[in-house]
Amino acid sequence: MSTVIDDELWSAVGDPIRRRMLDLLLADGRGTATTLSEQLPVTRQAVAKHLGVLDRAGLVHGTASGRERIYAVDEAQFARAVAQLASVGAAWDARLRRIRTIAEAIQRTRDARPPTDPS
Amino acid sequence: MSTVIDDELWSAVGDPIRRRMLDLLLADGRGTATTLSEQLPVTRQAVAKHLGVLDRAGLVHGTASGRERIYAVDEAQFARAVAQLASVGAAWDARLRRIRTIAEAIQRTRDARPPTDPS
DNA sequence: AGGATCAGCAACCTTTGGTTGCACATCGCT
DNA sequence: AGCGATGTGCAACCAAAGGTTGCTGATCCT
Repeated sequence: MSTVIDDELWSAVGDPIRRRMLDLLLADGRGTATTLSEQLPVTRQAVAKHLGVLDRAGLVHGTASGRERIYAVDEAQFARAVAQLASVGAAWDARLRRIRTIAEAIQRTRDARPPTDPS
Repeated sequence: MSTVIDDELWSAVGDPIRRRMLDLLLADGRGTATTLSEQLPVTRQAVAKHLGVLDRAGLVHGTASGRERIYAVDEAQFARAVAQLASVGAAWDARLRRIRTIAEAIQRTRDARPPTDPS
């Protein structure tokens, strides 16, 4: 159920700095490596590398404008990404629920049949 | 909204091998480093390290049994984790929806007021 | 007892996230 | 036009994480 494409997405979103970057870009609409780094605990260059990762994952898109490069969230791609993450979460949730159902069934069986006490 | 605890969770779940390990453990109920490595493209030692990460994150729990160490998903913790992931996803989703609403409002404004054509 | 199997180090390599330092382009102001 | 200020990109370097091989030690099984 998990594809190779998912891997790039999860690893992009798995980094705490990159998650905060996405939050900032969503809140402000856009940002540059410099403006983002001012609101983050890492240097401008680190942010630039992260922007590269997010760009390659398709989550953001950068546009050159004069001497600065402005990044913004690619809404369509990001929406697709959120949906994929949600679907994995839903799959796990379903799996958990199934396990619990089985556990309850076993419990009921155990209740119906008294324990084999070695007497 | 994102806490330090979340960071450990996301990075634990951000690794593709660790996600597949969780899938396998959920499917089979339990597993050892050896049995898991047989179903994964990495060595037993790599799997052991990943199990350590998942253990420290509280997602799985290992029990010594004879010469083998059996791991299983900690259902309660894992359920909590899935819920946290879902809540972040929901927050992003809400943010996206709000942005789209604003975009539509601007679009309506633009429709109502004809473009300022430089004639 | 003794071979087979499983886990746990330890050393080493590569990739990734992070830093500093520097060179280059663009903006803005006199 | 000239020049400092600002923003970017590239390279070298460092530390941590993911991965490997090799070995040792414990347990199982016949």
